[in-house]
This record gives sequence, C-alpha cells and structure tokens, in this order.
Amino acid sequence: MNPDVLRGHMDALLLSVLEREPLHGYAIIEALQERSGGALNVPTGTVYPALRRLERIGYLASEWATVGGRKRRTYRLTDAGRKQLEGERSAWREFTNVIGGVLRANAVAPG
Amino acid sequence: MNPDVLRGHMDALLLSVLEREPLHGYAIIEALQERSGGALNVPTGTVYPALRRLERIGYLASEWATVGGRKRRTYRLTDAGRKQLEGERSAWREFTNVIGGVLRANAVAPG
DNA sequence: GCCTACATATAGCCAGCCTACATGTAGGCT
DNA sequence: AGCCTACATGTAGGCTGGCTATATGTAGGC
Repeated sequence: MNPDVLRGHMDALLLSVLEREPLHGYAIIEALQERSGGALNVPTGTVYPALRRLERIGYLASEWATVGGRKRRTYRLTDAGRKQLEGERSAWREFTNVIGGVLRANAVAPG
Repeated sequence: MNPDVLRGHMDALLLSVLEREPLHGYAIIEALQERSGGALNVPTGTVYPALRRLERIGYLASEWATVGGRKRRTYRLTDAGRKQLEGERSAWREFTNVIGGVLRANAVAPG
C-alpha cells in the first residue's frame, strides 16, 4: 500500500483500533495488521509520534505499565477522542463517496 | 475537504476525468467540481503541475489550441494512461476496503 | 554470545498538495 | 477609458505528516 494514501487517515485508524479496548503502541501496530488482513504495515516511526500527537490534542490518554519486565505505554480513548472518531468516520464516508463518485463517473455525459 | 486526504489520489482523479474526452486544465477543474457535487475545489497550483507530471510520465499527451482568442492546452489519455487508470481504480478499491474495514471493525473481538 | 521478538522514541528526509503570485485575453458595466 | 469578472496557464516556495534510519533496552531461545 502506497504510504501517501494513508495521509489524513492515520488518526482515524488509530482511534478506531483503540475504540474497543486500550492498547499499547506495539499492540496497535499488530492490531492494524490483523484487522487489515496484513495490508497495513505501519512503521513504528509513524505510530509512536502520531499517538503522542493525539494525546497532546486530547483524544488519547496514556499510562505506563510493566508487563513481563517490559515497559508499555497503554493508550485509551478519551471522551473527546470517542467523539472525534465519529467525526473521522463520517469524514471517511464523505471522502469515499466524493472520490469514488468521480472515479466511477466515466459513463456518457449526463443530459 | 481536508487537502491531505487527496494525497495519492490526484492522479486517479485527473486520469478519470479525462477518460471520457480530452479536456484542458481549466475545464478539468470545473469537471472535478461538477462530478463531485461541488466538494472538490482543486486549485490551479495543484492541477497544472500534476498534469505536466502525468504528461512527463507518459500517461497524458497535450496539444495547444486557440478558442475564442484564448490559448488552451488540451490533455488526452495515452494508452499507458488508460492502463494506469485501471490500476488506479483497483488500487482505490483495495484502499477503501482496507481502511474501511479497519474503521468498521469495531465489533467484539472475533473468535 | 548471538539472534529474534518485544517495546518505545526521535531526528531528519521527502513527496506532493497548497498558497501566493505573475501573466494575459475577452467581455460587460459605468 | 477604467474597472471588474471569468477564462486560462504557469511557477516558486511553503508546509505537513508519514517514512527511514537509528538508538536504547528487556526477555528468551539456541
């Protein structure tokens, strides 16, 4: 998958994957891979900065935890994040409708 | 529409709008607006460089014409462009399936 | 001791869409 | 004449955000 097309959709992906349950960065990457059937291999250099940005904005909150001797920063959706996710979903629908509509509009000129 | 999300889809949009008939830059912008129901207002600074890039790659070819005293550069799809458009369409389908799938996968964890 | 998986983090690169500006014609209104 | 809007093309430079490359450290298998 060409990385360019992820532009502007990372936030939606991250918020969406955290909707069900809180996860730490590494697990988020794995979750994205699983849910996309292996199509999404988002590098750590994309995910970690994005998570921090989303926390700074207020859509996510995090706590440190130590599991099996390893430190994890576990992220969860805030109320604002949950609301934002709704917005991201409707923006996604509009986006696909608009672009998809143009791509499909290859029939004979109307009227 | 957040400009970021157009990233990586401009080529598909331009090729698609030229599939039916050759058009000049200004008309392409209008066609995108019409076909998107007004949602797509792509600025000239995006379209003209993109058209030149697509011509350089070989997906488009152009000729100058004078209509009503105004000069137009009319672009048309090449065979390579037509082939590329097919690729862009299937890439679009895959893209929407992958992202859309993740955004919708908010149910309880499977099995 | 070495390698892989797990886990987080940052500096700097780069593609490509956008803003702002430059240039010019045609035609309407005053 | 002067001004404005629509038509029409083009470029320089900026910005943004995802990616590459790298650094750091633990746990466990071979």
